Amino acid sequence: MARIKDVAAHAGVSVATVSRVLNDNPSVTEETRNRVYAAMTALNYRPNAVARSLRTEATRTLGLIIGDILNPFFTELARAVEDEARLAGYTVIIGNADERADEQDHYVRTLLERRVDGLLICPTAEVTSLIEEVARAGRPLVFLDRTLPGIEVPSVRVESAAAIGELIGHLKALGHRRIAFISGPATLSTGRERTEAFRAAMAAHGLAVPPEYLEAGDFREGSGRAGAARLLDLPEPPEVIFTGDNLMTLGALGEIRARGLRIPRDVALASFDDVPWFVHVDPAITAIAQPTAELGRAAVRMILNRVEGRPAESAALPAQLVVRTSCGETPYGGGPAAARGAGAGDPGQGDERSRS
Amino acid sequence: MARIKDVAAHAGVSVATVSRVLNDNPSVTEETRNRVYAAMTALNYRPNAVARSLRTEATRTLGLIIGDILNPFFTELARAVEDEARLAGYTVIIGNADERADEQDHYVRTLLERRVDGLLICPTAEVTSLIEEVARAGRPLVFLDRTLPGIEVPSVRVESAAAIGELIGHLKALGHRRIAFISGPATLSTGRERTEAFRAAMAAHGLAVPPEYLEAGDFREGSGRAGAARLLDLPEPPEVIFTGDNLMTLGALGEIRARGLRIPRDVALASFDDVPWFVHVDPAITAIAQPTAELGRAAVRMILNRVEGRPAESAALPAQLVVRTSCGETPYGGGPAAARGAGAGDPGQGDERSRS
DNA sequence: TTGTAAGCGTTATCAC
DNA sequence: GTGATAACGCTTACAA
Repeated sequence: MARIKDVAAHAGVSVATVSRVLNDNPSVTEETRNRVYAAMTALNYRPNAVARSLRTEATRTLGLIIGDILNPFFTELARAVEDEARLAGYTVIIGNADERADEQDHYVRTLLERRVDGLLICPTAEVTSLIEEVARAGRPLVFLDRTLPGIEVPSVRVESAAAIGELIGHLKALGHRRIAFISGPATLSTGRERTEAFRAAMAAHGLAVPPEYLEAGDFREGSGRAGAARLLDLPEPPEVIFTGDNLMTLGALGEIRARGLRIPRDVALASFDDVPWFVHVDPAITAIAQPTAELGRAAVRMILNRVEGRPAESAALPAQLVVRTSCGETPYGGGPAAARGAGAGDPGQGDERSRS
Repeated sequence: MARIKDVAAHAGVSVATVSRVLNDNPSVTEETRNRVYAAMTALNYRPNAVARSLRTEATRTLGLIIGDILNPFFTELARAVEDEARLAGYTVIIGNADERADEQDHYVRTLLERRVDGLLICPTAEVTSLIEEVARAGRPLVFLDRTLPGIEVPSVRVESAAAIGELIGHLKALGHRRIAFISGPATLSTGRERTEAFRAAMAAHGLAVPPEYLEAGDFREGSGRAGAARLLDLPEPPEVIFTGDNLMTLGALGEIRARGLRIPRDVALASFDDVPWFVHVDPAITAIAQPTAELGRAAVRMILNRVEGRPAESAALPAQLVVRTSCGETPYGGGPAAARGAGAGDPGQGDERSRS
């Protein structure tokens, strides 16, 4: 592999000059510049970013640690982060924590050793001593989607309460009263927030939440399935199951289908977190969409501010209710008090939110 | 940030000794080793992987360039690659080519500059000069999922012909004769292979393929939708639409739903490439599942062989037909002669393939 | 068992 | 406008 020294020799200049050409230093004659370029192509020269980073103390690399790479929410988030970082000339290394604190710490360690310029973390439940240390050391760090109590780090998160309130109002207007929630883990800030918002919205609408209508899930398919099973086995099962994320929705859907129940006639379903295929289940699933891509982009802008020494301010982006047909919104769906004006939209399909 | 020199000073030893401790060199006394460890924790020392890589000429990093990060097939692939690489102590940098040759080349360049130890590429259509150069230079490189004609590089791919043959047999046994295919791009090896296998299987079963039953798609949702639209507009539309990948299935499904058609009564649907939510559409979609995770793991083993100087042999892993209900497999599905018996299983759900 | 010192491929300072 | 050269933080002969 050709080195800068080879290029210099081939072009009949010093390594310093080649370096200047590489870094677009204006104080190089057009003529020598061209000679150097010629030498580079002749030798198939690729600058060694490792050596450069050692010298400049910058890697132009960002580390991103996500909760679960098989969750489409995080995939979309990663894509947005990657796109925005690329625009700014940065590469992203993605670490999949698989919702485990030890895996998360493993990635924090490798990313730190690799000297990434900034760290974007969707933190798992625990406040590990490593995370504390990193935050205390003041290294460029931004929390994404989730936050950690007692740790002072700028963050970008989703403001979910308003949309959840809207959903409960929507359900109540449809005639539903018995609404159950399969929550995310209380150890995660997002889990806590959604549960709190659900409770508050129910109270605000004068609806009761018996304890057995609050199922504790863990943001994974299995818990959605198990939670739905327990709810459906109740002497008085809920009219609506509201799930706390898209994977638990997948699980709940599986359980409902396995029992041969019909949505929304036998039980209605609503989901926090929207994914593209929700439109294609029959009936299409009413969901709360998160501003996922914007979340990722905002986080990159924030971490780059930190990296480049500018201040960074935490932000919360609003989620949005997307009404479809899984809660008895249309007469065809077979909801409890369904009555619907004519010519109102395309029932089978729901909307098509654009997902860039 | 503490350097090895600081640790050495703090422990009262030379940097060489600290380095030996870092690299588990056995020729260090238990006693000094402990002193060094103590110094490391006291100083919160993190070895600088950049400096280490410069010296050792190895980064313990693999580059993976995928076709489209929003396609669940590639996500699952990436996850498997990451898991297997991690087991071997490697980090993976994922580049999303977005099915564009220039993006792909961009990532090849950055990954080369970052001196990754090996490169895993799902190549886009074009044989770019950069890819040719890399292959010619003999750098550790493995093609994943797709191959490039005329380029001698070890590869791991899916053997799809057998499963496609099986699907056509299955459809014929169900009484279908007019079967259309929405293909992937002929510029991609996977696109060509699936189309070829489809043609061969149809011929083998004595079924005709009129040219208008072969829609040219591009492995993205839009082309699936457009292709389905053209097929359904035909004077004699097909009985079955077979789509060449999961995103085109999403598109076709959207078009079918938008027209208010019922599956499989009005038109049957089968998909090459299976994703978890296919089980939850009603009816569940009959699909050909790819050994995605194994594909990723095999590719990592292969590239590590190349990296460590061992020979690597190309491999092809078989895809597998997963029969569900979108092709009229059950009378309940609303096939031509729909009539439903009591208590017969769980039609809405189809099977649940385990996806590790 | 431990230390000294050269060198990895850059960038940047200082001369010229 | 260009060149010599020290330095970045490590690893690894080679010496002691």
